Amino acid sequence: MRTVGSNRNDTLRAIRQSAVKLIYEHGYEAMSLRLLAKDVGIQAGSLYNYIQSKQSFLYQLLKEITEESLVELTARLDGIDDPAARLRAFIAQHIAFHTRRPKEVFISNMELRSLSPKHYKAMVALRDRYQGCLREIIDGGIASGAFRVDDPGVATAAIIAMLAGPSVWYRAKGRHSLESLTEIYTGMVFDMLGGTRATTRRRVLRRA
Amino acid sequence: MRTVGSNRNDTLRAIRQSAVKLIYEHGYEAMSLRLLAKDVGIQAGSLYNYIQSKQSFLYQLLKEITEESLVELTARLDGIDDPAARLRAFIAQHIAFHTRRPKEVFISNMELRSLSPKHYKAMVALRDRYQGCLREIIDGGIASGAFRVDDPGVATAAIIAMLAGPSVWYRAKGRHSLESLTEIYTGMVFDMLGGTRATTRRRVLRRA
DNA sequence: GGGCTAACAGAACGAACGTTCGTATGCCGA
DNA sequence: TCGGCATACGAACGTTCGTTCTGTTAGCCC
Repeated sequence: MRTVGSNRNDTLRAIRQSAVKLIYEHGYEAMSLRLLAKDVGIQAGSLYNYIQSKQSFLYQLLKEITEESLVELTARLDGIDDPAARLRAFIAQHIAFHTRRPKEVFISNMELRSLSPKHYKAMVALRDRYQGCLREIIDGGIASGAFRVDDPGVATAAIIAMLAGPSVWYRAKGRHSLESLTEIYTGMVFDMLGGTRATTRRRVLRRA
Repeated sequence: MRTVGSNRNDTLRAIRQSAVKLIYEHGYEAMSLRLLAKDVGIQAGSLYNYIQSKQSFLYQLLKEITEESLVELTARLDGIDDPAARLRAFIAQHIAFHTRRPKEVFISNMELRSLSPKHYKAMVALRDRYQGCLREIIDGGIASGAFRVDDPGVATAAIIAMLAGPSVWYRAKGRHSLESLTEIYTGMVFDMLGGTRATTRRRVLRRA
């Protein structure tokens, strides 16, 4: 039968939303389709009107999440040339996405292990494109003399890792607003990249 | 029955080792006891000579891992008073443990979700004790004028997060030795904490 | 308002799940 | 050499798994 008010787009969105929550809570392998269906409000068998298999569903989910973060990042960096300004934009975007979509970020990092080898490679390539944006910014800053680091690769990894932290513990009602948190992290990153913090607006303001 | 050469201590160690690997690969909920038993080389039912339940087994496993890291850290910091020296010791210890036991670290971070509320609280308390060590070092350095930060709490979280990175991608045969990697991270951390890098032995060597 | 299709219910499949239990065998002290 | 404890087997319990299939109803078009 067809239940009252049922609609393909709404159901699909509900499935994705519930899946993110349940994979976050139980892990992909341990998320049963019956639990997912119950959370959506349909029967388990009905999920197969929307997914081809549990396995391919995971890939589609992770792929869309990562692609969305990449699209947002690209849009935000567009038109900015100065390495320091690009870095500030990257930091703000990264923290914003990670605090806005913490569960999506979590499962994108954790459940790559559950993908087939082919899908795993595709996801790693996507992630590398994202991290490559930061790497290019750092390399650009080094070339222009704005940054100074021991090892650009390690610095890239370190910055990515530390900026991902707030996705775990940030709460909107917490001690810091998103803006002040971004400022604090921005200051630390610029310090890491060779003490160029003094040339930024922020340091000037603080010293005033 | 009793199989040839079977021994309680050896079997227990094998169970722990296999469990870490399988939880790392599949997640706790998705790791079946039959798969664990097969990896150890015994039957599923025989596991219950060593565990009380799958649930309590997870807690014991995570608890021992975290306690071990805490014991190692405490031993390494023992007798060191200077904040900068204590920080260097913390960084070296953290990176060393995280690269030596990457799977243990991974599951300790990821599978807290699968613990009962009581066990979850106990694990968070343990983790907070560990992170509290870094926090005290930073606070001590601020008090002595060695460090300068915008927010000690955020700085603590940022350092913990960025130092955990290598546990994911570090390979012993890779581009960096553990020592040089530790040096690079040490430099970045000291930069983050107010540009006191110039006062460290490392910076002096580099400038020479 | 009658037919068409999109959307879902619900039963069913064999396999696998955590856990219990009775039984059998290796090992060690006497 | 032999009794007893330590250690593991392997069958069994009821439940749940991913997936397929058939049937039935709601919403839309003419």
